[in-house]
Amino acid sequence: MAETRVRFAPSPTGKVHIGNIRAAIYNWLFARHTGGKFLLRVEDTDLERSTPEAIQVLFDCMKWLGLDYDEDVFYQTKNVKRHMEVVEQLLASGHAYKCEKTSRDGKTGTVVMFKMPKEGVIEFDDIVKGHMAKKAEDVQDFAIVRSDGSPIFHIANVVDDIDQRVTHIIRGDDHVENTFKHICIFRALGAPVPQYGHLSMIVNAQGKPYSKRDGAAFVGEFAEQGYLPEALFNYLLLLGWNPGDDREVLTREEMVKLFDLTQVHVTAAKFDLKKLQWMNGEYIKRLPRETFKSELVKRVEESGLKAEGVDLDFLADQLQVRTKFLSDMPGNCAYFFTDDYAFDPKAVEKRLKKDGVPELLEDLANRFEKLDPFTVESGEAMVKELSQGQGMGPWVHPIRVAVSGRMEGPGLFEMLFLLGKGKTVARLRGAAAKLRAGEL
RNA sequence: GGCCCCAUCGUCUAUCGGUUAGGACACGAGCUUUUCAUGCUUGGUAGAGGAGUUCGACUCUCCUUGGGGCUGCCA
Repeated sequence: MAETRVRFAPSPTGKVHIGNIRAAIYNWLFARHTGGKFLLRVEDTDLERSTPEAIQVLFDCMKWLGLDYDEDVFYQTKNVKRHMEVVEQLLASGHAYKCEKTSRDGKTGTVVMFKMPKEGVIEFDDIVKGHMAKKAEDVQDFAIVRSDGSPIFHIANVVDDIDQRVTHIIRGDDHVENTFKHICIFRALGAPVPQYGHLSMIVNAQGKPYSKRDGAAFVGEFAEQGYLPEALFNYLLLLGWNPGDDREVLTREEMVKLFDLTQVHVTAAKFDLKKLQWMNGEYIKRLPRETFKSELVKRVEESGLKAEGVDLDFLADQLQVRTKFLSDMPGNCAYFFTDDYAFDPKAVEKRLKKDGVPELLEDLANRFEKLDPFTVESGEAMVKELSQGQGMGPWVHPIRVAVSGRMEGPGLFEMLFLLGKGKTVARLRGAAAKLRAGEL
């Protein structure tokens, strides 16, 4: 079998929709699985929207997701001459004709129409949807050149696919009806008809195409919200395909090895943000600690704080299992790097606004001050003794809020150890003072 | 309206004529525990409806219902 050649052919609009990028993912996987070529074609005929910036957004998305492509990028606008040559050819062979037409918006002019066969059945075997058939009489002739002389999608798309020697067209379900038309163009041109595979749409809870009204719908938004590209990639892949067993979190190598277009689902899939979030957590947990640590450092420093003064390796260990989004940092750990940390009002209300708490905190400050050595174990032993086996809650909760301002975080004694004796004692006293002064 | 396609837990799905219909997310309970997580154990929830074919249908066929796509001088 000849080398497979597939393409991702988006029109750059400045944003890349998740449904679109899923098509890119499936194309990429198909190419890598079959050892073929994955081509990128930029359908930039809409000059208004296809700005250099919009095209750059597209490149950035693909790079972010690790969708590397083969050969040079193919720009549709650079092939317009060819499109028009082919139109002349179709006109000459009688497969197309000129026609006066009035468009929806009331403009009248001469367009070139493609002449559909009037009888017979157009059929093809879709790799994902199976056998598809349609009576030729049910497909109308359609315009391929506008009255201003510019080629229309149908002809440009087919000619480009011929020129790029595309063997398999893997695209969205919304193109199914076009396929019956395009097949006729290929035939009229005497070109081999590629294999088709139409992917179902990603829909919202109501079953309608997933749009920005339903939440993040563009790749860039997921990146901004702290999703890992690997998690988005994996999740999108699972929306319509599975390896045939219970594995869900797959390495890129496994995906390439196992991906099978014929097993892709025909039905539309609802986008489930909760599962994506879970997937993201899975990928964060699997991150090498060094990688997680450098993300931690990067995000802390970007927030204007210095990532120093604590054992970063130990902190990274503590944080990694409880971080769902990298963007949760440094918000969830800033108190390690500044003494000017914020107090969560709800935490203060629940844990500190009680009689005797300032006294308790001061007493604890004194006890921690004398603690030597100051370790996770010694701190815990000390509080355990105070609690006399009745549960450490009454001590642990106020301490946590006093030194971090929050109700959640690493294990308390790990937290205190990371802060060190000096800060622990100072913060306990500081919180007590603020309470007495009514500042909290 | 016409044409095309689809239909298993709330969601993503396994099953490709014979299963106590399995897994994951979400949700509930429990264990661990100083919080939040993680981890482990555990619970409930599914074949749209109706005809066939068959010894036997979630699985094959047809109808109904429901959903989606297309029906542009957009792509």
